Amino acid sequence: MGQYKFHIERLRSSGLRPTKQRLAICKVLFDRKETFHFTIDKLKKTFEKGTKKKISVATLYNTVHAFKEKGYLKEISLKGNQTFFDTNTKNHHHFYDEHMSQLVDIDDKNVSINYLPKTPSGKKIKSIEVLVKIEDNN
Amino acid sequence: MGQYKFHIERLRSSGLRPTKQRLAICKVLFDRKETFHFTIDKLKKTFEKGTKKKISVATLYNTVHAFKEKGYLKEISLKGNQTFFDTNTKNHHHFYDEHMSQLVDIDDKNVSINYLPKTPSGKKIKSIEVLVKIEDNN
DNA sequence: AAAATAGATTAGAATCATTCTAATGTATTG
DNA sequence: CAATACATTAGAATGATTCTAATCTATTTT
Repeated sequence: MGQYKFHIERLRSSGLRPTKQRLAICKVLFDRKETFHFTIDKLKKTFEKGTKKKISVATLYNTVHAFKEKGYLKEISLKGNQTFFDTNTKNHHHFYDEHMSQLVDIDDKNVSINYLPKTPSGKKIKSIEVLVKIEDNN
Repeated sequence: MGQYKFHIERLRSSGLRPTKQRLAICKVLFDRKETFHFTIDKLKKTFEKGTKKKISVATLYNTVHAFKEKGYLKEISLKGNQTFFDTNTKNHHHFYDEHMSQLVDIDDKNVSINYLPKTPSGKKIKSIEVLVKIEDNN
């Protein structure tokens, strides 16, 4: 092991200690080309399969939430009983196939909303998320 | 009791038996002027407070899901560990104050989306949901 | 119209997702 | 190189949701 440089740096610079659990999780989440959409359960299964040393689910929760606080991950608004996270932290939207529990990113630039009613008084807009639910043709 | 006519009719016409549990739930959910946004827990508390005869949480789940299947309720796509339901079943969108767990409907007519990327191949659009997250000013 | 059968409904118990907290680890200070 | 303070981990507790055996209701049979 030695190619964790980037992850170690990033963790340190945001005040998180680069423990072996966190580095293992970083590797799974961020060392990939494509955006990764996952649930804690999916992440857990990855560790179970890989015969990687056991990590407690509680640690997966702690770490994923810490990464979210630090802005490495985004939580996605979906119904259902599993919380989804996304390694794409830019403003963006999603296609979602409920049947497949499959998410596809939509770039922010590819969506435009040209009318919205006025925001309730005393409040301001924090973010706008568009979810396009899709299903099989015919 | 005698003004359950409408609920009894509707339940019967969609193949659900008008049991006393279901009628009590209908009363809470539908006998009101405004759209009602709720979680199972909120519904449960309503029954606890009202000293209404006890209904098992499992029955609240069964009933709410049955009502959703029949189109009396809509499930709302939100993150968080409680599932929200809405008595407004028309196509519409939401303002959501995460801090307050407070939802406000936005009429479909008041939102327009004028560009979206092409749908993934083999799939078609089922619905489009816009969630506008809001927070306190300043 | 009572008994038998089939199917729907209810709700306690089981399961699964998430959070809490006591135990452990790591950095810092004297 | 202890001692202290704080961060991290993970088993246990909690809370949300689902499962399924028991109960209820409608329908059929006699």
